[in-house]
Amino acid sequence: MSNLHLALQLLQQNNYKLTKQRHYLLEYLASHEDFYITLTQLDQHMRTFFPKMSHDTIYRNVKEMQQIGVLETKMFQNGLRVKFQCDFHKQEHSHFICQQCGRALEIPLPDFSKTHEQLRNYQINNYHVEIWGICDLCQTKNDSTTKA
Amino acid sequence: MSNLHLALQLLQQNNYKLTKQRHYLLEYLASHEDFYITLTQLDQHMRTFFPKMSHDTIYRNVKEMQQIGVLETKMFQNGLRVKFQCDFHKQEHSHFICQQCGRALEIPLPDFSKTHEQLRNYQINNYHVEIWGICDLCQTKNDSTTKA
DNA sequence: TTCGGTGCAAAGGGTTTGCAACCTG
DNA sequence: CAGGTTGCAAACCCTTTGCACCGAA
Repeated sequence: MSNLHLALQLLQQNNYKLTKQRHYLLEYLASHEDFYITLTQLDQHMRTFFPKMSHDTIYRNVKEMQQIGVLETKMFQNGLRVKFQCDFHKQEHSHFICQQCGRALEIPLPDFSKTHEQLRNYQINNYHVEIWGICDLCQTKNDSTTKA
Repeated sequence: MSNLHLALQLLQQNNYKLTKQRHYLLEYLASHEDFYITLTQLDQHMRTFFPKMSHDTIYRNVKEMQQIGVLETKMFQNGLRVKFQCDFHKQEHSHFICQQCGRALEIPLPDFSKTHEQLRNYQINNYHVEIWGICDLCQTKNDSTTKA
């Protein structure tokens, strides 16, 4: 069963109607599940392919679908981004984000044991970890173009 | 020599004029050096105390003073925030942010050695780590009020 | 005196709202 | 058929811009 299928099920379980618009949104995001994209990019993309789709449908649905865990939103250094939520039960994770192509890879949390010692009297609720750089694909791409 | 004083010196060294408005801004931020506040909050605060100060003076100066390292801006999960830069030569660090009072503590980065192994073929440029929770002060505050 | 800095007002851009029409279940 | 959902357009908010005036050096 595909991730998209699971997402649609989850919508139904939460009494969301399966409208064309929601289908389009999820299909697009599910087919780019490695990428966090900005709402503006998503908006522009959807409205290019479905010109009658309105801004608010896109913004509203992102917000709603994020609440039931179908989508994931995160504030990056350059603004809020959305991504299809592949693993519906995962909570905290860290990301490597490629500054060139925008790809976001999920990586395990770093070792916070020393941090915990330091924050002994603090209640920790969650983590947000971003590592920014250039991914393997972009590096080989860059190498081949500079050598040419 | 106070941090505020150092900041003013740094302005002069960079050929910035020491205007009233810049004084006000720095005084306020320096007196709250533990807190990252949003531009909107800063704007509202400044304009409450100095009604004739314009939005753009505030926004422009934050941007300029951040470039010379007097202020520090960071995009957190809940938006862009500013803070007085206490240590002018500081390196990267993580932040513990109190969800109740907004206080931001700087703590060393966690141990990324395992992460580095996994990202062997990736070029790492920088880290951004946020830990969210309740700080010690707020916890004791909460304890005393619930017990009362 | 000079030119960087400021205030004003208006524009800009992304996001949200109110409401009638629409369509899923 | 009913109520959730959508599209439209306008409102909204935060941020930026252009320009004449002000004031620090």
